[in-house]
Amino acid sequence: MFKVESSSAATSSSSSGLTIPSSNFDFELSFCDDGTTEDLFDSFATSPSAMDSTSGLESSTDNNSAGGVVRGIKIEPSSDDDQSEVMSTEVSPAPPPPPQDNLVVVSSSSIGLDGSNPSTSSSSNNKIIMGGSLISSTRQGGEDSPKNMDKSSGNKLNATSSSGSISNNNNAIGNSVKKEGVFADSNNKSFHPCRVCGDKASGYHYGVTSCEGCKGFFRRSIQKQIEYRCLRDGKCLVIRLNRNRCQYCRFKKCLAVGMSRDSVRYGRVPKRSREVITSAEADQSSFDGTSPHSGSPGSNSGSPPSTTTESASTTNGGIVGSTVNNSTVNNNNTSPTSTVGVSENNSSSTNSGKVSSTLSPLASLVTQTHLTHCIYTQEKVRDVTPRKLTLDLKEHTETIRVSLFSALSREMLISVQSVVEFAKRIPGFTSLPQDDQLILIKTGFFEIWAVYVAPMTTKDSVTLSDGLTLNRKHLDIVYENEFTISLFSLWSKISKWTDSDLALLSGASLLSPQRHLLTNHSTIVLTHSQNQILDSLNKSDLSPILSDLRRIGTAHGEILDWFRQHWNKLVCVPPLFAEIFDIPRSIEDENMYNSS
Amino acid sequence: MFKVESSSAATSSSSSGLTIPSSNFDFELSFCDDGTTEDLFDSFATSPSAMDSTSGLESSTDNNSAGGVVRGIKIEPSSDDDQSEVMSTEVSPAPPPPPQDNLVVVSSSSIGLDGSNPSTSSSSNNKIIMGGSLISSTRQGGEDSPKNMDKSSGNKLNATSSSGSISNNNNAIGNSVKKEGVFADSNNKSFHPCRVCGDKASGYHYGVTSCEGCKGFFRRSIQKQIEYRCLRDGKCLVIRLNRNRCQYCRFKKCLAVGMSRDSVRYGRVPKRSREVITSAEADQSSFDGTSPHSGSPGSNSGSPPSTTTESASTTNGGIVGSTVNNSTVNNNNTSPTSTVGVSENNSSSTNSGKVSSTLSPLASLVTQTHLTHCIYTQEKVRDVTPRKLTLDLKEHTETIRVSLFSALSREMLISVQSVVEFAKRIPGFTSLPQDDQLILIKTGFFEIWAVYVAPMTTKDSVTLSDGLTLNRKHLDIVYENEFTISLFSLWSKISKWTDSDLALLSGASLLSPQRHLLTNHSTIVLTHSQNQILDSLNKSDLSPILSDLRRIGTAHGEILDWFRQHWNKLVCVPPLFAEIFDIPRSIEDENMYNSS
DNA sequence: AAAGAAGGTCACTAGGTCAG
DNA sequence: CTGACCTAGTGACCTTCTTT
Ligand SMILES: [Zn+2]
Ligand SMILES: [Zn+2]
Ligand SMILES: [Zn+2]
Ligand SMILES: [Zn+2]
Repeated sequence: MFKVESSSAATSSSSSGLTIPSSNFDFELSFCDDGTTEDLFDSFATSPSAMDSTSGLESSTDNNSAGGVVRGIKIEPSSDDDQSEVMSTEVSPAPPPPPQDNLVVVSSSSIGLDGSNPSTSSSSNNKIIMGGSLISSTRQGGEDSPKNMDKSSGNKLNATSSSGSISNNNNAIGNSVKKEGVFADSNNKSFHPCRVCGDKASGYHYGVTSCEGCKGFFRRSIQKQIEYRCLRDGKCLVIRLNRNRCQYCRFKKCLAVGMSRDSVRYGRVPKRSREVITSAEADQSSFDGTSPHSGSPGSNSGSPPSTTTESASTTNGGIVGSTVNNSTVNNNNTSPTSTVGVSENNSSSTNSGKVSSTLSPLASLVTQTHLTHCIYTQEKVRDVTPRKLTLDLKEHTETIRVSLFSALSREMLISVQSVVEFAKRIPGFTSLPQDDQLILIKTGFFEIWAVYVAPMTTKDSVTLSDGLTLNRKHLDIVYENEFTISLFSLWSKISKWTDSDLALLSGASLLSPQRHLLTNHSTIVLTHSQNQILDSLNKSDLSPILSDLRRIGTAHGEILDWFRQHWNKLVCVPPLFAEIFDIPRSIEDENMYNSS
Repeated sequence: MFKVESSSAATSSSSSGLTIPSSNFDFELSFCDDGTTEDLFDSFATSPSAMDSTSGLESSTDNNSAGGVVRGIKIEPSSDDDQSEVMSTEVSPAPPPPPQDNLVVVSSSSIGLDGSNPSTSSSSNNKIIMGGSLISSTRQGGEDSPKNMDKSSGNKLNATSSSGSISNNNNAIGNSVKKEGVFADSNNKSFHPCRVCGDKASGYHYGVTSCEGCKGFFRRSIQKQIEYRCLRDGKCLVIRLNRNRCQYCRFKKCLAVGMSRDSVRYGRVPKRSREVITSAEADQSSFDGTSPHSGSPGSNSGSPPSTTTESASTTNGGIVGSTVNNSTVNNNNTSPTSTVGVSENNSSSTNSGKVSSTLSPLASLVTQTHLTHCIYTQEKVRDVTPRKLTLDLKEHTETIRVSLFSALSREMLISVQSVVEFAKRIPGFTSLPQDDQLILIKTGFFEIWAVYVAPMTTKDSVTLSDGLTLNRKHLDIVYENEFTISLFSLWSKISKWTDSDLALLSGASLLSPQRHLLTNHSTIVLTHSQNQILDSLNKSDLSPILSDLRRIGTAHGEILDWFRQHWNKLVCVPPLFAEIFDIPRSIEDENMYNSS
């Protein structure tokens, strides 16, 4: 089973009490059949998030989305990176439960896929909620995310005054925040990654979308003409977590992505290009975690792609990214240097020897985005400690089934959020009509999750993000044996893949052109995009994997339908509460009566 | 499969040879009475870092009650303490279903509280306790007394700055800052304990609030990949007084609390999270009456009481009694304290005139453990952003009630785990029969939670860990008005207490001897333990608080019964928690604009 | 104006130092 | 080796200045 190899880190575990916010079983769901639906996934969380803005993802008119949620807190060290910022308060009241429909529905609004008004329209059916995850995302590094991209306009005079501490800030911030919150949709925070390190960008600095840290670093570097030296081989990976470990490589990366004194752009962003940014940005925003190969510091080689926006006419399909040069995802990193490397790095090289050729821009973006959003990347699951689940077989099978299904659903829910964030950054996705975007998410999330979670599987078990480990028998209870077999069969084929490859596979899955009801145009576009991704994924036996994956997704959809129909009968009490509070497990018989 | 890989920092560590001795299991939950168990919760790994999200800002609580702010929140790597190591994951198959019954079982064995403590008297440096106060001798390193405690107070102009421009316009700021130092600080020094050893922390190093010593030690450890070995069993207690006795265990503790190169946070601390100053401040504020004591802000350091139980073999003198031996301090009893004694330390010195005695070992342990496990400590909550809850009153009251109850229950559930972790480390608890342990947890969790969450309350609202803020009206819906009043009344009395004092109160609550059905022996032991804790908590008006707390706990139990009985009837209606919770208040329209 | 970026500020921390 | 200090950075905010 699982071995946790590194001792130390994992070690502490037991004692540590970390509580994961969600607790192990924390789901509570309840539903009724009466037609209503389900929000199965809802329950959790909740928190507001905020940010956002315009992300460009959509044309939005208004923002308040309804279902937004975001999470707020965390308690635990989980690692994730997301950066959300939050606060908001906003959000509109949600409409009543959606009518029937899918189990997981993603309401575009809440997700942020669209900007448009949210809930209302979609209302009809969908809803999912993303947001709350139990697992919260946390950020590492301790750093807090920068306030927001947008700085509030007004500024206050020094907040610094010490003492008042809280009070002062509040107002200033409060106001601004509030404002932000508004639009913010919950989960969507438009997150623009720093091209240099991947952290949250604060704007366009020296010609590049970058974070405060890299901006300041670059400024200092050029002002003081500092000369840096790399203690290793000049190929250090530059990502948020280790950007301060090698100035030489950081600066080189800055230059590589185009930072330059001449690239500065002052003043407000040209209005119309704004939109373009979205898509364009998506392309280029890619931060690729690879080490900077090009340009040596000192030389200004990398000229800023286009300094200014305008150009951008890139087509969605075609991505002309300038970034290309850097993208080599799978870094074969040469230097073993112990510490330095970031795990991702190592891992990839480790696992597979394959040297993938350079990826297409889209593929590169997919990979990068995956690393940022997937909750199962090596880096993020590093310290998850598996916990076996033991069930009492004497219990009603149905009850167990529901519990397990709920646990899995919750897990998937968590993933859905990252899938959405992921999707939002894929040009081939964002350029589609919203309805189609929803279709892709709704029909593809299981497949994507299955790919995401693959690294967490062994031949007979799968470990969820909170450590809960389910084996074949458990899955047999939830699904059918045949389904379980297919699933594990698939997992066995891809569980050793690198995060990069999994990223491509999940991306290809998301962009499946063969989903029902897509518009013809979308189908065409998707075909193109998917092929682009698949081309970068040169694995020999890909075809069977893809078909297996699709079959699994379809089967899961049917299973979902079953649960949808029988949910009410199955579930009445949130399993967890029952345990904790000694609430009688309702269910059938007895319970019908008692009520008074 | 799982790869737990540690990235650099952690990695090295692992390499450094920490082997994990054996696995211990932390605790298992068993649900059925029939003895079977299920281990749902087991170990969690610690993750390296966590961060938080959010920004918070002001607390918007419902009514803007004046008091408003709740603790800020931050997320942080929680950590656990040392000891456990663990790894294994296996578990035997167990049957039980969760249905009714007990919740938690703590196997004492698993807990590592036993002896291990190193200290024993022998070593050369120990400190001596004189009449209660203790003097520690021993310190290594450059022992100068630290120059200045807080950095915050004065700011220096630094001449050093390379950057040149020194003169700025901002002088204003400079002045203001300066002031801070004055009185205020003199008496108030917020004492932040090192998460590793309990000494005074000098900042946030490698992702953890830690002292200069531990920072330097950790740095050296990862720089040269030193391999350490424990001469004992790998469970040495790590506290200031003996932190240098076992490098292996010290390093292990460092990792356990989350130190990692990946968790480094540079730069200024985001304003919002500015802490509210610690306990010291809180204390101070409460000066009103009674509470003189303050003392121990931060408290912590744990002393190893050790033992309890058996183990104790360590010491030379035979120790017969379990916990007893340690009791020393507080009462001035001179006890021999075999173990290190520890008493501890740090805190006290400050100037407040009061001489609070040092905490008893048990009390000290309680506090330290609390800081580690409670999810609402200042440090952890620093960045939680309150979100108001808006309900649609048109909704069925019952539905809302169920939803709110569930939300609260979920919150408590999260806390239960930490309570358990907390309990596991309290000798007075672990030495009890398991049945009694269960009784204490089940009957006490609400009271404990109420104490835990106190800092998150204002006079009219309570903010949960995810930011969701409930006001009196909301609680009135769930409970009865009378109950709500009692609860807020209690909260108003203790919400400003320091984490240390809350730790003691919750510990005393956990160890209540008057729970029903406890064995006589347990009652006796608990009485002793509880008194020991209460003695350290010298607050004048403690008695009414204790009785209120007990009454509230009882009332909550009755409410639970009600829910238990009516649950089926209530819940079949999908509460749609999410629906409700994600709906924050209506919003303020004004902001709507800017969005795009 | 308003939006948005360069630069400046200065609260903070990794590391290096060197008595102890 | 340890750890109190010091130094070179770092980056969250803020101010000043540009451009739409
Ligand atoms: Zn950056
Ligand atoms: Zn380098
Ligand atoms: Zn320390
Ligand atoms: Zn040791």
